[in-house]
Amino acid sequence: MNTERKVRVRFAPSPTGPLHIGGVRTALFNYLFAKQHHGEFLLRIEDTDSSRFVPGAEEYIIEAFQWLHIPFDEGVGIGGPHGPYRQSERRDIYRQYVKQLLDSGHAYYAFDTPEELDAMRKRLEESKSSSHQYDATTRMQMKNSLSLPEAETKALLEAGTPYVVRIKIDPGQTITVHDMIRGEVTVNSDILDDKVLYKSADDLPTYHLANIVDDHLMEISHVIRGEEWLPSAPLHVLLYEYLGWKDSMPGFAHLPLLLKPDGNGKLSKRDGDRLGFPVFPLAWTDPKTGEKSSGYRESGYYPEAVVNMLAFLGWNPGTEQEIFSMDELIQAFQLEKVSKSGAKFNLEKAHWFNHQYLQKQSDASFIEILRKRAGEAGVRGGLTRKADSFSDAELEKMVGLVKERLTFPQEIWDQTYFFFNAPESYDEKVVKKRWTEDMPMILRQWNAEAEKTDFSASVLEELTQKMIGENGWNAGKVFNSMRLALVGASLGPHIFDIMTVIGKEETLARIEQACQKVGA
RNA sequence: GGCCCGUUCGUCUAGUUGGCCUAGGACGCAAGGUUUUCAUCCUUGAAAUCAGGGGUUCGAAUCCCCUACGGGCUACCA
Repeated sequence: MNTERKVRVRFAPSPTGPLHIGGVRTALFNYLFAKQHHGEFLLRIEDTDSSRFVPGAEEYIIEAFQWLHIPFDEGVGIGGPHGPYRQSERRDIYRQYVKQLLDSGHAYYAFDTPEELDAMRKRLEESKSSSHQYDATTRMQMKNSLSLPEAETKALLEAGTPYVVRIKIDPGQTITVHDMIRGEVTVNSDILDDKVLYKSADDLPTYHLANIVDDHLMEISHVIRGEEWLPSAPLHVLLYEYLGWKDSMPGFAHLPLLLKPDGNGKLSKRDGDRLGFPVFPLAWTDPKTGEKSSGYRESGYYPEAVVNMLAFLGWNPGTEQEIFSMDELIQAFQLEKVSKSGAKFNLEKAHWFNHQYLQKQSDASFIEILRKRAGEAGVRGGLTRKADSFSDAELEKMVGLVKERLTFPQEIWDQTYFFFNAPESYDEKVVKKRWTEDMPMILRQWNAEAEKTDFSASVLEELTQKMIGENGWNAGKVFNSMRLALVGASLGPHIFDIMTVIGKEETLARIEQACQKVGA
């Protein structure tokens, strides 16, 4: 683990479905670490469990990172000098290392059927035996190349009997894992079991072997992964040792888990559905069940906001800055500053991050979505202004008036619909509180005067104040009744801003309409 | 059950070489202000006896031990 080594890290998901947001954070931390050290970031697909393969998952993963602007330097979809990067295409490579382990006595063949294994576990659990696993204390009672006569093993192999290759853990060893986040973690090899490294049925290794072989061959310098892997880290250290690669073993860092917002435990897909927030970067439809899951992208989150939010789940720069661009994150990120305890996902904070990033967007960037939403929502009959009757400049002005209220871009319609549609009904409470009998008279008088102006916000404001003063009207009632006439409810930007956007004709018409509909 | 990891405001966390911590920031919450609407925004505030208990020390959130609680792992899954 010399520090001179070129930094090369990998993200190695299994294509078993959509990528969980926790996985995204793991990838992000890998990426930040790599880029800070001017290193490389690889994508490797760990599809050694053919039974769990889900079509489309790999494409989903690649698309998710494209959306998030987290590019890979090497790997599936990109290529590179250490390919193939899909483990199912690396069978030939793994075979030779299985053989090496077998030849050096660090592994052995096992022929136990699933039923026999179940029976063993049951037996051991019932007995007072301290060990409940396939290990040094039990392997001689099982059906394997250690317990069977050599000739019988050979015969079984020649007969094509399905088998697995298990690692032969030497008991009584102290194994130390140097974790960059947690420090030294030491365990005794007695607690490790003889894990399956290879299964003949599909001619593939299990995760443990494939992982070590690939990391070695792909010259991975640091393994940054979730905490759920910490218990198997000693096994991996042992594997590096048994394969003779101890000197080039990568550094390890085990990230704290992402926890569900309520209660405890790992954040899962179910929690998202239950609490109403996405657990996946992109929406996903399960190809088998047809079940749909929401995604951050489709929910209106900005990728920069998701990245920023995720970076702050389990990490903190130690300063008071919270809004970070990707480049700033790369500069500031420190693996040593990653916290050790799990982080609960906080939806409110996620919203806040999105709100911050939305404010940075240009007003013009909302014009398209506004036209689209206005078109979809339809424009009602009567007094209206169709979306295409507004110029881009007018729509941009409209956006400028309401942007600060938005957390998600799609909310823009809720804040602008009244520009397009005259009210069809008027909020009863406001009518009762503000609309006095003389209001139609007052507003018609105002209409007559306003018609003569250039209808700029400042002129309208001045005119209104002047009329209120001269006639002794109740300012609050007049202003709020005007709003009622324009919007139909007690919401929206300043009324004179609304008037200038919808224009003189529409404004006067809406006010006249309210005088008729609400009456005296 | 066994093994491993963890434990500072409701939440994310600062605090890392013990003293400047009467524990700081952010989200959320409350109040006030701005906005003659609503929201935004601004200000202020409540909010952690640093899981509990023992040590070590002149002095501990920071070091050690024990306990409790939480989590992870314990598959021919990753």
